[in-house]
Amino acid sequence: MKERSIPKETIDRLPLYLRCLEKIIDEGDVNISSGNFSEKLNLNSAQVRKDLSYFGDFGTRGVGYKTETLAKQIRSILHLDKKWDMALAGAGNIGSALLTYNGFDEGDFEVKVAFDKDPDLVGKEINGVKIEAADSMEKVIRDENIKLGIITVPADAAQEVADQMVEAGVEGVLNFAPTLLNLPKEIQLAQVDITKELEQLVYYL
Amino acid sequence: MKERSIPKETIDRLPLYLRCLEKIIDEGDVNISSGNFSEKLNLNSAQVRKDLSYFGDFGTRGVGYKTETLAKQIRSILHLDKKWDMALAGAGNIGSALLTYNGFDEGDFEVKVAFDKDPDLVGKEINGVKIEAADSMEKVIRDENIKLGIITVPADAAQEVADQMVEAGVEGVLNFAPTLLNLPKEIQLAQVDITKELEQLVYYL
DNA sequence: CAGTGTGAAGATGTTCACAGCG
DNA sequence: CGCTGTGAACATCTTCACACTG
Repeated sequence: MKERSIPKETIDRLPLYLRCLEKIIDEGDVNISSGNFSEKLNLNSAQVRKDLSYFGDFGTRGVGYKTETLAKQIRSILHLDKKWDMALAGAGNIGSALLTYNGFDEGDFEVKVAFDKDPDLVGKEINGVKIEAADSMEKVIRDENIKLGIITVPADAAQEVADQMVEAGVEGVLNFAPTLLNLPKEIQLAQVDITKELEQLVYYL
Repeated sequence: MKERSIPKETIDRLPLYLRCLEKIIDEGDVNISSGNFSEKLNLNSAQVRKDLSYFGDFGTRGVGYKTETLAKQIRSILHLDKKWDMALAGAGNIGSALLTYNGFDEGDFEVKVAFDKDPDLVGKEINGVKIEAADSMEKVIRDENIKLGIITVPADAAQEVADQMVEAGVEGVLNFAPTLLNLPKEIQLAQVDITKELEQLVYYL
């Protein structure tokens, strides 16, 4: 059943390794050791080695990892060797902030089209992304063959929107609405829950 | 050292229990069982019971948990029985989206003041929150006795802003910048990392 | 007798410690 | 000699299973 029993946590850390590597590469370093990584990311160096070794023997004993090569490997593992088109539902506060957010412009992810049910928003453009009518969503997603959906609608609409996205062929959903979505298990779900983060945070204060 | 060795994961789930409870209360139910919770939240019922039992014996055998009472208990455990004022640094895309976001208006959290170093933004108001000059941040946070900071500045400025916040007396930081912040260990940190979420998500596709 | 609370077993993740290679 | 890769020990979290009680 499992791909190869790679801990979820390892996958969690890969993006951090990648980000760290990209910085290091910018600084011109050719090699990086697990100890080096572990300092920058506040984790155990054995963890770094184990994480990386799940995917192959990338390192050279006595030396470390070649930064360029490792970055390429991690990008490939994470499926970042292609550009991902996304559809965004809900062009309200957070939705339009994401449309304006240029962190995506680095190339891996791009919001191709946005949807809203507010007629005043439909037809407008934000940061070059057209806002279309909510009821055209399924068709557009299908026609454009979009596989990633972002949900930034109010909580009470989130499940319905998610269902429509899945129906239209979306395989992964990033949900900002504070609701637990019920999706077919083959659909991947990531949740960003700001209130939850705050509530956890203050527990520890 | 540990408070009482309550799993982080348990704390992670408390906000979900709470949200679920509030829905149930709205629907008029007086009791809820662990099995009931487990269906709604997709987790094991023993987990629910164990999580709740870390904090006391809240349930009644044969019946379940009293919704109102349990909600109150959880709010108290999470320290949500007071209002938390927050300071927000960086009134750009995400920052202003958070200012406009009315999920906070439920009462537990409120952005009291925002800061930006762009002179064009300073002096403006977004959703009733004044934007002040970045260099007044330390003083204002200290004067207003604010204990929670939100960082929505670009990644390369995040560490500096975080340091200033800590210097000014902030005890918890919610960071939206895609950087690993280095903070004194007594300062609580929560991270919202949208790109990381997406990168993880597509790994599984 | 339905549903809690909880030891004990099981599963998952992390760290240690060291053999082995460049 | 330095650093990787990895079995084994350890730590943490989840699930099972059942005694117990309102």
